[in-house]
Amino acid sequence: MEDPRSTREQILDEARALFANQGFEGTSLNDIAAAVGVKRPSLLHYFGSKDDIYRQVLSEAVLDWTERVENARRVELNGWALVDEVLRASFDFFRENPDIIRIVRREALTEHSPLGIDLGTTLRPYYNRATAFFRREMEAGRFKTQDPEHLVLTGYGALLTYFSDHVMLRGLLGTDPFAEDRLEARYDHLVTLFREMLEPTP
Amino acid sequence: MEDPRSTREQILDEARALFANQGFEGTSLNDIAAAVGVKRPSLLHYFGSKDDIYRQVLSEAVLDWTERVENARRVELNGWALVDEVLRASFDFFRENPDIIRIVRREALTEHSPLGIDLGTTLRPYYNRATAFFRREMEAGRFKTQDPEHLVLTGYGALLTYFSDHVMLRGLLGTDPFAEDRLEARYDHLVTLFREMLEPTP
DNA sequence: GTCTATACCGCGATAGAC
DNA sequence: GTCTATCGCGGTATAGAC
Repeated sequence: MEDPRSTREQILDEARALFANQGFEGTSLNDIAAAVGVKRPSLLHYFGSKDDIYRQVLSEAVLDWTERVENARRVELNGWALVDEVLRASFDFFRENPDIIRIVRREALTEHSPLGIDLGTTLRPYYNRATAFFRREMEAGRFKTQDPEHLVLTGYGALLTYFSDHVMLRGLLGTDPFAEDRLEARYDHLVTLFREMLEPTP
Repeated sequence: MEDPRSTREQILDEARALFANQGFEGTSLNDIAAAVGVKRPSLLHYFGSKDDIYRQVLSEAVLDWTERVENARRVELNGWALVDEVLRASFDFFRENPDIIRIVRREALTEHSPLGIDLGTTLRPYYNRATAFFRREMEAGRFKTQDPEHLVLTGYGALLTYFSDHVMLRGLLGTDPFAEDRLEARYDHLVTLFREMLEPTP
């Protein structure tokens, strides 16, 4: 009957789910406390404030994601294999962490995040490395020439949107977009997308 | 010195901008009133409640968008021309109404919108018509065979994301993603995307 | 480590003067 | 049509008992 997670972990877990679905302003400490099953003031024993909880959730999320991508990149692979590896790693991370995706998306929408996390600047090194990779492969003739920056942005949008907008997608498709076969079809499509954009036609 | 817009219009305009940037919960009537230059109770002379203002903004937005797409579709065109026309119409509408895009995106993220607008169900007829169109063209051999549903979703994500996430993109790119030449490059890329996915290779 | 009690503020909304 | 004044609610945060 006991939850093996510490209270602190439970708070972060429930807060993550609520922030994802209702946003920061739409989530009250009461909501989080009720989800955990404790009284509201107890939350503030573990964290200094609501902002504090949010920052913790977000930085943890960004850390998990970058770590995953770094691991995928460590493997020394040629052009196609690297694309496959990073795409697979990202896709798997997204499907395992749908809440994080929606939190990040909300951050991307807001002009001046009251919490002072500049997502664009944080992700910029990864973006630059990705575009540099595609540019290099294109110049070497292993990939067809496309605009590498827009290619990365399109991949980002095509991947992120499927997971972030799944609430709307369920209404749009009439079925659960996170069903196993649906997810596989989505992944196959993304692979096809990059193949069609990049595979040289002899 | 006089603003030609009626107070009512001004309220809707300012509310739209604020809802886009801060979300519904993140925007107070005080914020809107200050932006318009009136006192808070004056807002409620024109609208019954904050919910009322939001609903007005959103339904107006959806109406504008569907009207634009319908106009583009009215032209009787063959496969490629229709794709070009709808893509162009959507792109132009998005660039002219970046606030609406972010409001819609926020709706797509939220499980139970407190305002009872089910975006997925609303857009479903358009989605079905789009996938049916691609399927027909593919079966007729005018387009290469792809998964028509995922193709539409990818187009939706690639198009919407560039406009909805422009705050983050500015940080990511280091320049203004809405600069004229940037927008043109984005549009060209989207055309290329559909060409590469659909153009039959003889 | 978790609770009760409480302080304090900003919010949406209403009533009524002008 | 716009204002001032005010209400009541729910929010975050703090202090202190157990």
